[in-house]
Amino acid sequence: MAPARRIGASDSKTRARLVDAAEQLVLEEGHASVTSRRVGSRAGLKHQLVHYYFQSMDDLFVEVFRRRAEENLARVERILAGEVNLRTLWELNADPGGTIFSIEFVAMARHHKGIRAEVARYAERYRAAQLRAMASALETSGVPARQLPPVVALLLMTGLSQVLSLEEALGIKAGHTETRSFVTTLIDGLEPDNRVPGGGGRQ
Amino acid sequence: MAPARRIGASDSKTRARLVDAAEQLVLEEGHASVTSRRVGSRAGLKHQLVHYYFQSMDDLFVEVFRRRAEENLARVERILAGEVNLRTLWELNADPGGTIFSIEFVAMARHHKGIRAEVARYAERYRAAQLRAMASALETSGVPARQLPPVVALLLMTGLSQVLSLEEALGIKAGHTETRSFVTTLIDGLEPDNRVPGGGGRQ
DNA sequence: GTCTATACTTCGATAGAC
DNA sequence: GTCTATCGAAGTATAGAC
Repeated sequence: MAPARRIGASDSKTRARLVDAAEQLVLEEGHASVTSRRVGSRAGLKHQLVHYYFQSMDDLFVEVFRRRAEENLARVERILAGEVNLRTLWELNADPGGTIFSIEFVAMARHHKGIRAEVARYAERYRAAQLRAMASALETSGVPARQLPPVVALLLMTGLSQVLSLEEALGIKAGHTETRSFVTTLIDGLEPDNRVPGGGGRQ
Repeated sequence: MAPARRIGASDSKTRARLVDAAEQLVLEEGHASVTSRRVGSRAGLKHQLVHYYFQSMDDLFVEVFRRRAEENLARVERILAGEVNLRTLWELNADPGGTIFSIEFVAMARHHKGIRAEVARYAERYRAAQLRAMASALETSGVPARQLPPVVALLLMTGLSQVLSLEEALGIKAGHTETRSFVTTLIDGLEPDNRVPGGGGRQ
């Protein structure tokens, strides 16, 4: 066994600052230009501290992903615990920061086993949470599962939402307005009112 | 004016080998690990030749993208010039290599102006080519544009196709079989036969 | 058109003092 | 926990001989 170098505690405040800095850099400049030196500099710390708190840059990236994934999952589950309808589901995927994050980490996932495992695990959990909501929303709207299985509806919605965000990030916008209003109209037809008439007290 | 360094002819065979090598590396290892040294080595050439044929690495990437984009556009237009139906359109987007290419260059496009312009231009042309085909296919199948505008159908199809390929590349497969067979069944319902009864001769 | 040689920068990571 | 110092590897790019 090699002596192994020292690694700082995972609840360190400095460590969290490094993760913050790395997250910002991934969003602003892309994962390819996130280096230990730039992370340190952005955090106002020496770059060697990155190596004190993380065995490797990969470990840092995993931490960046995991932290944000958990936060987002908590957010989604909190929202879906309340009113569950198609409108909410559609609006849920509109976060542009999420799109960029997804672009970066999916690209990384191809070549970093640790990242790939983390991304896959997150995607499955996110999908499962939405699936329950989608099944319930479709049932409420009177769309039978035989006509449109909830998984299919979810993948359609996810795909559409992603392609729109992604293209908008690149400045492509042909057909977007028409498509967004088509979806909105469709949902309005199925859910004439946002509120369940005599429904849940929440909020 | 600086004397500017010499740049090789764009019809050089050596140059093409470098572009080949770069393309392979992007596909296999991702754009972040494509360096002039690795490109040279993969092509069996000195790495300095990369700088002889390209002003910068960015220029090389632009060339890789452009070449493949033109090839694919030609392929798509050739296919869509023949039979135009929903089945063909759906199968068109099933190329997994295309998905990986898209992941890599979309990620690059965020930070390289040259790449972004190229990607946007390509996406618009690709969209336009498919849109004509989609409008025609929907009309043939008796789906009125007021019920489902061709652009919307195209974005739905593109989004679904991309999300499926992308997730499969990461090993996520929940709901995929069900979704694919749903699409196939839907198309079969609209297009009972692959061939147009007395239709066009073009193979 | 291809070669050798090289300048200059930046990277990840480690050792050891404080 | 943070510092200074440093290693070795790899990157882009250029100059100039052949």
